[in-house]
Amino acid sequence: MKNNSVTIQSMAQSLGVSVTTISRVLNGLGEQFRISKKTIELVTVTAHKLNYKPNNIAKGLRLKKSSTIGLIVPDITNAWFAQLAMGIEKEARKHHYNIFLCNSDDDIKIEKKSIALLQSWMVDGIIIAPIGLEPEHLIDAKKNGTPLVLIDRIFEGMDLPYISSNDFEGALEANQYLIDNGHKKIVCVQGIVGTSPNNKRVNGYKQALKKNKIPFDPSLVVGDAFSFNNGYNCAKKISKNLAKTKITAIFSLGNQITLGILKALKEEGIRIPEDISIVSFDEQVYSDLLFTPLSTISHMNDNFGDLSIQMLLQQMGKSKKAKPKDVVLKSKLIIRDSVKKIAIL
Amino acid sequence: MKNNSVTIQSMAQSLGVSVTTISRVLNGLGEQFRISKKTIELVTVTAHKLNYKPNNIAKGLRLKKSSTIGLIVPDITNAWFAQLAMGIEKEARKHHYNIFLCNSDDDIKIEKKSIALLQSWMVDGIIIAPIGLEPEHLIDAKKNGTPLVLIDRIFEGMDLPYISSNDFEGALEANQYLIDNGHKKIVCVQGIVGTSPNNKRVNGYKQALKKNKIPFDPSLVVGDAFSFNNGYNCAKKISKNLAKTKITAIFSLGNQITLGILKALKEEGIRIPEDISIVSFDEQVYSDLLFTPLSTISHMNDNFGDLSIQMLLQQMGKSKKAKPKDVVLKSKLIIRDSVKKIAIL
DNA sequence: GTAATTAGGACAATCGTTTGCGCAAATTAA
DNA sequence: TTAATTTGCGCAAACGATTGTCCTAATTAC
Repeated sequence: MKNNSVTIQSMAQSLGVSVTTISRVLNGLGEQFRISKKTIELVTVTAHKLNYKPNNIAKGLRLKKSSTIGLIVPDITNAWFAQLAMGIEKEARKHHYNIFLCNSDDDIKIEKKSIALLQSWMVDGIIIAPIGLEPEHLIDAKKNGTPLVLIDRIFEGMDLPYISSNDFEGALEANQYLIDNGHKKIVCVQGIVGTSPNNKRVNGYKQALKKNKIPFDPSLVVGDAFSFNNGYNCAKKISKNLAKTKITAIFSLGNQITLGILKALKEEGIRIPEDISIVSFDEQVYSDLLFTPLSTISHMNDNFGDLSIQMLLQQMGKSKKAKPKDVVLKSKLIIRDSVKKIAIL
Repeated sequence: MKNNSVTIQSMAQSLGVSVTTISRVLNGLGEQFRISKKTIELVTVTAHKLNYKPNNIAKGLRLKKSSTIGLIVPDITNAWFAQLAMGIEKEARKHHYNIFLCNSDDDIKIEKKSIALLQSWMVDGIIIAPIGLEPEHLIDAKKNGTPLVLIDRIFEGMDLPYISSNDFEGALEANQYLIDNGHKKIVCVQGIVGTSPNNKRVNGYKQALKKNKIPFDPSLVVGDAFSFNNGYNCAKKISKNLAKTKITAIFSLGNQITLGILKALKEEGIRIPEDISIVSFDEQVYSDLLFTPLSTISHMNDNFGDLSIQMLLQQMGKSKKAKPKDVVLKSKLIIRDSVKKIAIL
């Protein structure tokens, strides 16, 4: 009825044994410390009966660790990150770790605060999909002794272990596909400029152009956020000038961007792929079910959770396996109906 | 370089003042306890310089609270819950609370474990969208002194404060709309049977039939989970027998169910709304962009975060406002193109 | 019968904060 | 000059668990 306050000490009192004994029994160290069967039985049973729950805070203080992992993502409503979070959480649970989730909202201040917070909670490690523009605070965190794993948005050559996707190849393949279908005027709607996935995807785009001897036009790279609104705004502009610019295809760098683009195109009465073609990063459950089934680059992988936890464990010296090795996961182009084959002049 | 171990004590040592003083200064109680300006200055500055971070675990132990709120949702990859989580997190941050997120995966065992875990972390409160079939463990948690707020899936008359949507009216309105368009054979693809949203939505469906003197046919209520697969499987069966059953419309109880339905219908070559009409619970960003723009019942509300935190604060006696009062948020029917007006015989 | 060993468990320090109480020096009052 | 205040801060006990060390009684060895 009242605040459940059954502690190891209150039990010790009523049972007439020491807290030491109880602690040991409850941690399965009974035999090792030669506690008699009777006592073990007694303690276990009453702990159960009284519904004893160890106070993790006290435990954490003594042990200077928390059996907890911090996870920071820019936006949990972005389906890609939600899937990621889910995978990580499931895997963490397997190893008896729990997840402290933070949304950074793509705001570097919040990201920094979140890291500080997680550290003050003595998390055993942090998995983060950072904003990705500044690495300093991450390097600091690592120096402070917090095991760290970067996901998706990474920094290379900075001793910050990471898991990413092969954004470059993904983009290259997608744009080659567009080009193979006769597209030369391809607009690239990008996300946060300067972040690694963005850089690499844009580079893949450029590389595809180069390989096919299509001159690169900087004005065809537009946008500045992985958001619906960014996609929407860019697509609105594109729509207005379609006649002039002769753009025939859009390469979108993220699922939320794409939804914004689709919305705008729909409003403007521009058909896909008749009037404009589109390929988008991030496969989604509904990609297939949109008004035009979307060709996408899928780069979600069930292994994200597994791998990131493994990399953390390695840093904590808790895994048999070798030291953290950065990993780059493969992406895959899924072809549907959003690209039109146009006549090659 | 090494593990950041600047504590209040290490600072006390090097500054030649007591830990008490430091603690007070850092908590803004300097003036109140007549610490001199000089000392206050000294402490604040060095704390900053040394990048001191309070150990929340120690703090939590002493204070028997953690400034942390637990959030349990069935599935964070369900966009509805992701939005919910986002809203709650943002609101929590405003009040200097942090969120401990758990996925129950609609598994009652995990749900129970998560509650125990959160309690052992001394969370100051729990916001939960429970499986919704058993209330006992929730009642226990509340008795144990943990402030609790139920979201979406609720239990009435059990002293468990809740925030829900007016599922009944939403369903009623949606089905009335279908009926108004001439539909009489409406199949209802439901989620987890026995949960409050499911019950109420089904009841709304029945009520609409009743009001319009359409006999209720139990065999038209199918399915058993708020999942893609459930929708998919149900829709497959529906498709096979469409000629026989003369079903003209589907009422889907959740966004993931709906995606499954759409997938199956697409595979079977059944057109919406020409061959079958559909109305679905849960508005999504992409509802408008599907191969047939979907008529939905929107019941997401920006106030979920605000309200749930408020209700928690009230229970903790930290809010000026009155005692927790259950709230039911309005839903809204959004009409698009997924319902065909059929001739009334 | 005595010494050595083993069985069974307790003491007390520790983790880093917070906080009720107390206390000396400095200042003011009378 | 002495007493009363005020200023400025410190002591030490919590909070609940873990763990290295130590201790007593019972058993075994010889």
